[in-house]
This record gives sequence, structure tokens and C-alpha cells, in this order.
Amino acid sequence: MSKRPPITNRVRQLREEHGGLSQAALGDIVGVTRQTIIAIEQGRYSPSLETSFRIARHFGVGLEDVFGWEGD
Amino acid sequence: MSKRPPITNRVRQLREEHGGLSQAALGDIVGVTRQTIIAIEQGRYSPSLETSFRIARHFGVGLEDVFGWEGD
DNA sequence: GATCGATGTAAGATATTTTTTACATCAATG
DNA sequence: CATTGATGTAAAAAATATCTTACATCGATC
Repeated sequence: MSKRPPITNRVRQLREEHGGLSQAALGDIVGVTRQTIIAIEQGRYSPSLETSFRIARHFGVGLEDVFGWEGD
Repeated sequence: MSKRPPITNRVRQLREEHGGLSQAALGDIVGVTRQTIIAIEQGRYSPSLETSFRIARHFGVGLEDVFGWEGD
């Protein structure tokens, strides 16, 4: 069934702010595929904590600067 | 295959600090089973971002107050 | 206008998380 | 000492995340 998780994310925005890093390039860096980045940006599923940390740390920010909890 | 993720967590400690909340009770509250809480506490896998947020918010703290990235 | 890079969709396979069920131990307590 | 609540282990099944591959569109540029 897989619902849409109540989580927001700024991955796309952060990519743009970092020199227009492509989805494929970010995927390579954090160790997932381009498809995974697409799905995360589209909010199709909530990534693992590990992938989330890798993305945040690559941009040099905290987890909650990238991913937000709806209802906060 | 499933390696141990480079993530630390203070779930057990937070449970104790919150009146000795049991694993089963925490699981009920955040919507997962007792087995899932056990596995998370033991670091057997990295939970979904959604489960992580629910745990943190139940204790009234930020995600990174519960889960830490080794290598920070 | 052919090519190239970035993004998107989709489907089937694989990996990992989560559930379910069952049983074991230990501390506390009746 | 029987029971009860909390924790632990284990294994199979179910759910979900991730990968792989393939094809389509769009904007830029040669």
C-alpha cells in the first residue's frame, strides 16, 4: 500500500544551492541510485536514516535542515 | 547482508528517563512492534525516517538528539 | 536538426525493514 | 513457588525501500 510519509524535504533546493548538483551526482556521492533520489525528492517513500544522514552531511547541515516533520 | 549502520541511538536511555517506559509501550505509541524497538536499540538496522521522527517527537526532542551519525 | 545532459515514468528484481509468532530468562510480587 | 511484566532470541512471512534497465521529454548547444 505505501502511503505518502508525513515528511517534507529540501533535497532539490539544496542541490540547486550547491552548484546545480545533479540527481545522479548526488546519488553517486551518497551511495544510492538516481531513481532513489528522484523518489525521495518526490516524497514517494521515506528513506532510511542512514541515507538521510548521508545526504544531510554532504550538504554540511543537520538532518532536520533537510527533512521536516509535518505537524511540527 | 545487512551490515550494522554507522548510527548510534539513545532510545533506551530516553525510555528510562521517561518513567521507565517499556519497549512494548513505546512501540505502541509510535506505531511499530516491540521487536522493532528491540532491533533499533540494538542497532541491527537503521529505521525509516518516519519511525525515527515519531520516536524523537514522542520524547519531545530533535532527531539528532536521539540518533547520531558516527563520524561527526 | 542531431546530440547531450538532466529529469521523469514504469516495471520487475533484489535487499532490507517490519511484523508475526513462539519460546526463554529474570526480577518482582502474590 | 506460581504468576506477571519486561527483555531477549529466532525464524518465516509481509511490507517497503532500493536497484536495474529501458524508454520519453525538454533545453541547450553544436
